[in-house]
Amino acid sequence: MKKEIKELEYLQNYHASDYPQISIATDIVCFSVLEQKGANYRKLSQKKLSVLLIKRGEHPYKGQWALPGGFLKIDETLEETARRELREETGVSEAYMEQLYTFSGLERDPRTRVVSVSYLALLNQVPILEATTDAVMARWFEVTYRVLDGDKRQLILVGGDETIEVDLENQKGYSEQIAFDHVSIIAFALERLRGKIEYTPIAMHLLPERFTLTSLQQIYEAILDKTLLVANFRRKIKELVEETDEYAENGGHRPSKLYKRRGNEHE
Amino acid sequence: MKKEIKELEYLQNYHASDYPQISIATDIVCFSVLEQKGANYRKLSQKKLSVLLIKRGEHPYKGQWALPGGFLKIDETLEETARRELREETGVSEAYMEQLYTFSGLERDPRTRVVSVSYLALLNQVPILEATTDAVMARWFEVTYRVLDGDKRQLILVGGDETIEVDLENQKGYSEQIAFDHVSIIAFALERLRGKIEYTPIAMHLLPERFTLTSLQQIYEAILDKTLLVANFRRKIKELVEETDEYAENGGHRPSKLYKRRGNEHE
DNA sequence: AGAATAGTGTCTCTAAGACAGTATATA
DNA sequence: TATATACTGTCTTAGAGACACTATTCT
Repeated sequence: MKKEIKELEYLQNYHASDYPQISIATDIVCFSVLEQKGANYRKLSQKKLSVLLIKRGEHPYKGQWALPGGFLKIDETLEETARRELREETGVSEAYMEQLYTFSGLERDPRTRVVSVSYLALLNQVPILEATTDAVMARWFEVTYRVLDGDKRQLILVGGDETIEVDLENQKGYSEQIAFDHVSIIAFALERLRGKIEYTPIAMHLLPERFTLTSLQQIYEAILDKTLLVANFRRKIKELVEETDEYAENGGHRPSKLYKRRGNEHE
Repeated sequence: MKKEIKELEYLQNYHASDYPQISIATDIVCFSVLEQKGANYRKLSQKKLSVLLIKRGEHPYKGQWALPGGFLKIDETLEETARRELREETGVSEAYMEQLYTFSGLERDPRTRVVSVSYLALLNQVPILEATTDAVMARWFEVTYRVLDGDKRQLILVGGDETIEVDLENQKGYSEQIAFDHVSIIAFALERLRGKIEYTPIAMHLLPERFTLTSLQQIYEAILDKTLLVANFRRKIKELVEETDEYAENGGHRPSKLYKRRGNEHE
């Protein structure tokens, strides 16, 4: 007669450490929009999509730029880990966040086996990167991502005095200046963002609550890396936004109406 | 003078077990298409989207139905784990596979903290589920998934003599017959499949290399849970397929031309 | 008036939906 | 000839692209 093991008894006999150790980390691709002032005060500022990178102070890849991130703790969900790491390393505490993809290549991390769950984070304002708790160096890099003919993909990052240019071939991107497989992760995030911008209001997470349609269009143009026709753009996003009775006080020309995201009264 | 630690030295001093233990598993949502013979031999067979479930022989959730899956081994990528588990538990060795989402809720698994990376698998034929190596019980369940007005979502699984009906509310689905959070994962997979079918050739992974346009349409109808107009369907998928000079030998009516997927010569 | 941005009207082109119709096998 | 499926032509509708045009503010 076979003895039936009760569930409680089973659980007491189960030891997680019977399985070999693999670590889980999150990496956060945090985007925001940096403004480039116009030539004179009557010109509008240009917007550049930018990604937040951290200069690694420790091995491995010491001295190279990496995505903010860190290891999953036993009492956190992955999204909680991502939010905590972003806050600890950059001081950023409010962000739209969505999971991207889980990378599990055997040679991702020279320390040990690390599976990384990547997250996309979008900020509606650019935070000041001065007093971060870990005293690590964080910097915004303007991103240019182009898919050339064939399936050649090119990623260019410009921040401070540094310009980092990487060609991604066959899903792999390697750069001496970027740590781990983070080039691939940044490219993955950009492709997700480009895809979702076409059929969701995701881009509005990069703007404050009230915004002009021109600034929204500039965000789309920065993400898609192409110019759009004003009339067509407005027709397309009409359903996603709601007019307010406020106006932006621009200088030297007709002021523009402020809009808000439609249907976020309950948020 | 600060002492610089060399990378090699650092790696030798690094011990993964300093971090608390969290396990990583994969869960595979494996779809195929089951045929329902027509009323007589001149009638076409109907197709039903079906998902593969395993009856759990061990705690936790002993006796309930669960997705095939298992723990990541130290020398495997996640996709390798998914393929191995699917093979071990069901004998299925060839399948299209793509990563879905990583679930990390704290209470997912009563044993210990388990983060699960879910995969979508599509089979181009229905395998016989007899001689699986683990002698576990596997069964195909016909899937019906409906998004009702509001955001109510309903999942119905029919397999053998069992009918399992679950209402998914607020992203959570609970059923006494389905283990873990696997109802949510199945729903997630169905939504991904419905989304991707509109703009990718993903549905062709559910058919053999040569197929009729009618059978392809039946697959679309099974996945989308609605009927499509023949002429419009053919216009839409025209670019995705390529005519061959072969014909299907149907019975009792005009035979249909066989098609193949366009541009998979190099696969 | 000139500069600069804000905002609209409408023609065209293309993809999707609806539906009627024709074609070709076998019983 | 009847049944069953295979396949096509075309009218209509909805959305996207191109582009010309008007409106408003400040210097």
